[in-house]
Amino acid sequence: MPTSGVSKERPYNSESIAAGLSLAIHEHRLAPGTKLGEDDLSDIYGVSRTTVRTALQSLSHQQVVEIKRNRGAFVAQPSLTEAHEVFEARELLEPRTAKSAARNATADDVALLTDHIVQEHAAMDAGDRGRALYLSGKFHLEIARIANQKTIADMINVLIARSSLIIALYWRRESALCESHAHHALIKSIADGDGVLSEELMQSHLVDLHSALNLHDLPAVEQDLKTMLLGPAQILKST
Amino acid sequence: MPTSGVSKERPYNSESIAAGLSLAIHEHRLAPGTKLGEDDLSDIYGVSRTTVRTALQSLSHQQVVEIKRNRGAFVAQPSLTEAHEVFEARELLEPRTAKSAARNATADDVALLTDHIVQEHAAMDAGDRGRALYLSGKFHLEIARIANQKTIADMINVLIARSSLIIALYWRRESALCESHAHHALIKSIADGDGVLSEELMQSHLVDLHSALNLHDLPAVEQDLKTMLLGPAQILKST
DNA sequence: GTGCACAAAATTGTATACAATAGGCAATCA
DNA sequence: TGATTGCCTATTGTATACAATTTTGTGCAC
Repeated sequence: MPTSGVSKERPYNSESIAAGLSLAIHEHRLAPGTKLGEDDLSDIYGVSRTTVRTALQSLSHQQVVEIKRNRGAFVAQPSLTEAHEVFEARELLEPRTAKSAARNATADDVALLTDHIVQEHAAMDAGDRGRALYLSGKFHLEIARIANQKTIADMINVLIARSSLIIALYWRRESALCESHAHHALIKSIADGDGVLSEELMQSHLVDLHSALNLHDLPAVEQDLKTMLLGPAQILKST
Repeated sequence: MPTSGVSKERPYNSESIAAGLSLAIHEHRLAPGTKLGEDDLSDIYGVSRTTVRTALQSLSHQQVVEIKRNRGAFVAQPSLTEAHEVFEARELLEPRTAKSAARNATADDVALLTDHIVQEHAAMDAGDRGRALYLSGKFHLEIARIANQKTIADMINVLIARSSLIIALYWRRESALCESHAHHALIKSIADGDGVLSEELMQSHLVDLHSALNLHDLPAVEQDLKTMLLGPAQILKST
């Protein structure tokens, strides 16, 4: 019998486990670098290791989990380089997608986007920063869905998940509320069907996010220990 | 004992199996829709179903294999919509990536690209159309690598794999040699470090490929049967 | 006291056995 | 004759058992 199942008789499968882990990572309940032991997870969810492994492999393909051979699975820790790459990729994909979205959006779509913002504010007011961040990501994903580009939406989904990890590691700004304004402006331009403006707003929003990261002065956590302790100058001698 | 192992005592793992299947799909040795039974594959490679499953799941995340619950794995059959989406995504990603590549490329990089073309021609001369197609895809991937954008390169890699399936299903043009010229021109612009030209050439190359597909007059195989038999007008009545 | 080597424990990788589910086929009834 | 329903078979989904590998702890030699 499971020692500590999350829910008594709920039939968890690999998909729901992957979704649960993914959500926890999005919401910053699981920090980058956290070990995700197969035995631990199979106890928690009350399923076999096989099922857990399937879920972990799925997440590793989205690069939110890193599987090290014979070492196990860990919540990914994107490097500085990867952080830049992720936002550069988003800057290639999302502005043009926002443009398409503005040209496709129905009244229902706009209502849905607005609802996202409302929920995000509610989460923020409730002090649930993690959930607010998750909803903020969903907002971006929703735009790709409105643009009717499933393939691009899938890619953006992965990039958003990785962005959440990047934010956990490298976020600098204290107030995350600055985003709200950008999202509001985006909704308006989409509601107006102004594709060109939507594209511009999304572009500058992403640049804004990108520049709100500590991507220059902070060597993060996982830089080589040698570098952290001795400094770059010493390294040159030792090699 | 394995009834028909590909190689006598070779230790296949899930990665090499996934790579082998992926290559076979790239090279059009496996047609879209082909059933990939777990038992068959475990016999062929001489490993257990567990290992095969891992490989198939990996490929399904790249959307080159479709796993239907309790039905099994099949080589994916991208729909017309997906086909458009894949090329639209490539048109977002690759031109700007080519621009970066042109600004990063070393002499070695250019040599590598040239070598790709040489190999591609060799495969074509040997009548190995599938391999030529595979190498042609690798050429695009190499450009993303030169641009030093691993994240984008991964996404392009997936899109190229799906493109191969799309070409298998919807290719119209007889001579695929037209591509060679485009690739040659691209190499030259990259060697010259002309980012703007590289971006333009890549863009028009992709538009060219996109328009070389039978994406309009052919309703493919899998449109809803009802639509095919009754026509859209009848549908409105019946709902 | 330090460094290395060996051994034990823990964790993942792989194989096999069992359970569940979808599709096909035949029998039955209208 | 046609459709519908129930069973059957084939195939996948899940759990468990075993093997391999890495890590960590201990002891011995220097």
